[in-house]
Amino acid sequence: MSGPTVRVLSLLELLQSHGRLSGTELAARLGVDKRTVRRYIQALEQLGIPVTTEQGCDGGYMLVAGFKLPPMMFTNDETLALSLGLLAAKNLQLADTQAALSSVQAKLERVMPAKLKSRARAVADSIKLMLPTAETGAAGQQLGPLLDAIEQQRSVSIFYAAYQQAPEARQVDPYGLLFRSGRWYMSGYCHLRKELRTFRLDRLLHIELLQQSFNRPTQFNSAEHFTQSLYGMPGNLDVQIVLHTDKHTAAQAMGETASMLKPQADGLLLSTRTDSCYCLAQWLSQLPFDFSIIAPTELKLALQQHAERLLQIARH
Amino acid sequence: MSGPTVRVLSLLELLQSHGRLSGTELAARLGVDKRTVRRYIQALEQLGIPVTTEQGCDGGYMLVAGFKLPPMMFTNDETLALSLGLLAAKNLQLADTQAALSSVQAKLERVMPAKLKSRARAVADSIKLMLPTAETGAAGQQLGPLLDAIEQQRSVSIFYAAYQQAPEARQVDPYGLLFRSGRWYMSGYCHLRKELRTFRLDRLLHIELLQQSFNRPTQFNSAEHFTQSLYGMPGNLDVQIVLHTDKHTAAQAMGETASMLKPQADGLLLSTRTDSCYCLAQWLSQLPFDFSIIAPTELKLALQQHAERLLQIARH
DNA sequence: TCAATTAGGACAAAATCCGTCCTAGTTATC
DNA sequence: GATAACTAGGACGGATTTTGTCCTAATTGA
Repeated sequence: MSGPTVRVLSLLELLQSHGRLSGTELAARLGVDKRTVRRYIQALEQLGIPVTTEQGCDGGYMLVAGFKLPPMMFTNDETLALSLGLLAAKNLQLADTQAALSSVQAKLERVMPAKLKSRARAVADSIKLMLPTAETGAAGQQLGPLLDAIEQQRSVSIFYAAYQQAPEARQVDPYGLLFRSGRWYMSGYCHLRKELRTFRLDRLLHIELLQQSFNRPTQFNSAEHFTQSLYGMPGNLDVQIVLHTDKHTAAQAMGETASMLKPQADGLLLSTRTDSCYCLAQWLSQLPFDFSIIAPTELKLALQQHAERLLQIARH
Repeated sequence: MSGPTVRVLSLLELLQSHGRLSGTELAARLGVDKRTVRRYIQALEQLGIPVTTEQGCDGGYMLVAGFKLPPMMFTNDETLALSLGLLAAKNLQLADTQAALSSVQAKLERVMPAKLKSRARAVADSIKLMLPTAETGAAGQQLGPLLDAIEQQRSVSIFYAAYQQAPEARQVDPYGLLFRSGRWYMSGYCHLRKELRTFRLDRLLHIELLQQSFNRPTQFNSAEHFTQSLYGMPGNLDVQIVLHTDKHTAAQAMGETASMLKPQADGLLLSTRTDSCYCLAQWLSQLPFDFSIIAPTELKLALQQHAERLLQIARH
């Protein structure tokens, strides 16, 4: 009758029966060190059991009084929306562990009335979403720490391996995260380059939270963030293309990136950067409208090659 | 989420939320070996927690009813997953009303401790998902009724306007719903055509739940559903293309539709239907691998035209 | 009989747990 | 203000536990 599991559960029982106990007291009762009590409390928190702590002279630990998920009444629409959201997250593989999603679903279903529960089940069982899936990899792991940094407005030190380059240490003030066609990006102020930059999370070898905090520009939100993200994408070649179409069509074809398009006399100017002209050419080739490549010449060549390849296939 | 202590209690929670689970299932969910699950079960029994086990072919573990853990909250990971899900739903415009999503979020935040609440906020504020958005329109409205029909296994009577054709009344047994590149589809058994068919929800003019019920084929799930959905897409022209690549690359480029690709000597055979060769040609032109068009000839022409247009642009 | 499940022994490698020693915050009281 | 009593949590190393793998046995339904 020993082992940490037993003692953690005992701690839970102690907190349940006595309303409130100090760390020293708990340590004595469990026969372990105070330090270990703190570790047990952490374990309970990790399990999702809400323990409140009071600091200071007369501090101590207690279970959140009478807390429970009230038989939450979701409406039909809300259940649908919620279930669709979870389904989407699962399909996109947004969270690093599918386990977390299943467990959220189970917990929510537990507090739903039977009627809604069956509806939630119906959504999960009969709806299929075809979405671009995230690449599996380490990127998801880093979401948590980065989110912490953003939340607390603290700088991070990262090791970043840019395209075909050796990893380099940088200090970055993380402003926001972006998910785009299967990949996660972080955008923020790069202390090395002294400007707003965007980093691919899967090229991020190491993250470390620094003590140093920063102030996020107040007007840094969605639109701005967004445009800058694409401008600031690591890439070697500056690209300029004029799209001969209207904003609406362009936005639809490109996935709502219309904010970075500058209207011109003969269309919309798209300025960006790229690493690979060939990839970009492939992407351009599926646009349902005309466009003109202003720069670079390499892109024209890449597009020409691609088109010639397509011609061969068509004539085969 | 690490350490045996936490995992043993997680097992407890799993048993509490799902009524009954097999050892294999538990092992998978906890990310440990089956043997270890047995050890955990033993640990729980030693703790005085009554776990009933059923041996034999369809055996499994259950928690004796009445055992209650203190109210659970979401863990950090779960909050992240949940928030990402809601964000994804919002971005995809999956639900017809954004109002439902906001209200779900508000309700959930209300029962979260401050720590988790701020994390949920951070997700909502600082993360941006770039996803293909659903076309706004009536399609979302019909999701609810159709889901009801699927849940209750009742046939529906629909008015469907196929591509460039007059609306026609059909009776359909709805099996499942599919969301793909911005559009909703319903697949099910069409009483008119006497086969599995897929319908675009935005071409659905009217839905009426019928009293008549049906039995969904038992093995109708994901994969099958899926393949059939694409085969059965309304379209006039049969298309056959051989993709010269491996399954993995194909799946990535096409968005996990690999299940409908048949391996052949020189690649993967893609059979489908289309209404518009030109659209298909545009889509084909961005594939990062070679392919051969077997049929129809119109598609070859369309691809040729498209390639010539691209050449002009490249030489400009 | 077969397939799928639970039950549990043995063992070596791997991971953990835990006390000890720190320093840093927080808060009520003197 | 200073102080005392508390929580918060990093680092470390040795003792301990845990865990995967490989076994064999029992149970049960088809």
